[in-house]
Amino acid sequence: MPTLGFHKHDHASCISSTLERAEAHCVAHNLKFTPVRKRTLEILLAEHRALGAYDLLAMLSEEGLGTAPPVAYRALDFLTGAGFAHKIEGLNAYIACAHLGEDHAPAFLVCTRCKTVAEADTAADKGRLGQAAAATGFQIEKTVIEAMGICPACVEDAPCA
Amino acid sequence: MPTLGFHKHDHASCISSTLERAEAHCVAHNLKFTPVRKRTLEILLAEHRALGAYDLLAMLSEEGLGTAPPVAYRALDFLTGAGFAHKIEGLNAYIACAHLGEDHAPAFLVCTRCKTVAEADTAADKGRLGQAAAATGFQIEKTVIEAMGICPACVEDAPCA
DNA sequence: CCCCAAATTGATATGTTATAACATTCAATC
DNA sequence: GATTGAATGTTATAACATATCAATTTGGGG
Repeated sequence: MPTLGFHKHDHASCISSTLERAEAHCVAHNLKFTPVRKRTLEILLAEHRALGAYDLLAMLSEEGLGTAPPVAYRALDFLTGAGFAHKIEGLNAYIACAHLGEDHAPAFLVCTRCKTVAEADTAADKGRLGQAAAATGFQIEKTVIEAMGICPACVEDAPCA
Repeated sequence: MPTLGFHKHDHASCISSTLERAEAHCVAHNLKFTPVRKRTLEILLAEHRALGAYDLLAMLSEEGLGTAPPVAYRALDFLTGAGFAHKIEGLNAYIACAHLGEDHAPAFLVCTRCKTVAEADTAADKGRLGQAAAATGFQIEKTVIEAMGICPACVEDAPCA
């Protein structure tokens, strides 16, 4: 079951294999996977949690990849447009896609304490909203499905919460 | 079926009856339904679409109810806390609750063109995210379920979109 | 009635997130 | 090697949200 992300995994290989798939996708679709874009995705993959645009910008600027907000927002626009990353609306933050390449309607379990995010692939969720939409003639362009809460690790750290 | 909001209804009576229910809820729970809070809810009910905090603030300040951002945000905090309004995360905007009094996990169909919002009451959506959460020990505190798209009226106005 | 404590409001300032606008550079194509 | 479209650099500002502290109101006990 590949839907959740709150368990351990081989992180280094998950990063490199995702980057490879992203690279391949760009070649196939004639997209330019420039240094800033690639590095931004790498950072998101390495952090494995939601990062704010300005957090990212700080890291990018430490590496000499640009200092002004548009640098980060442009990279994030590209990544989200290509499906390599998602925005977590409930946090105003961004995360690498965990199902890169699969056309999907993502759903997230978001830990508000540590900002770890698990991405579930729930076509059925879209289906239910889709039913309601179809009943009224509403045309869905994008779905935002997020559960905010406390992840297992944080629950253990502070059970009293 | 009361789940959707893209059809006509008796708007004046929907406003007044909702306000009455809100009033009753405040009495029952010892909450203070002060002028700013009440007026803010009235405005949200009358507009019947998502409004930004600063849009609201502009209206409130025209009526002498305060000029600084905290005025609007405090009123919105109260209303969302009491369950009288919801935040649409995908728009950074706020809307009156369409199911006031019922304990519910709201889901929204949001028109990105006219900002009209239909609120569906979908316990089942929460159930699906809930399954995923239960499987990993994630404790859900709040769900964000939003479909962004084009409402029937806007589709007719500009079918070419 | 007065005082206290708690909640609300008023006001200023600031923090955070995001985009507009325009100049410049780069890379592919012809 | 000129054209052109995409990407980047840069400045400024728009849009969204909160911290802080003082002033006021409100309700309950002495």
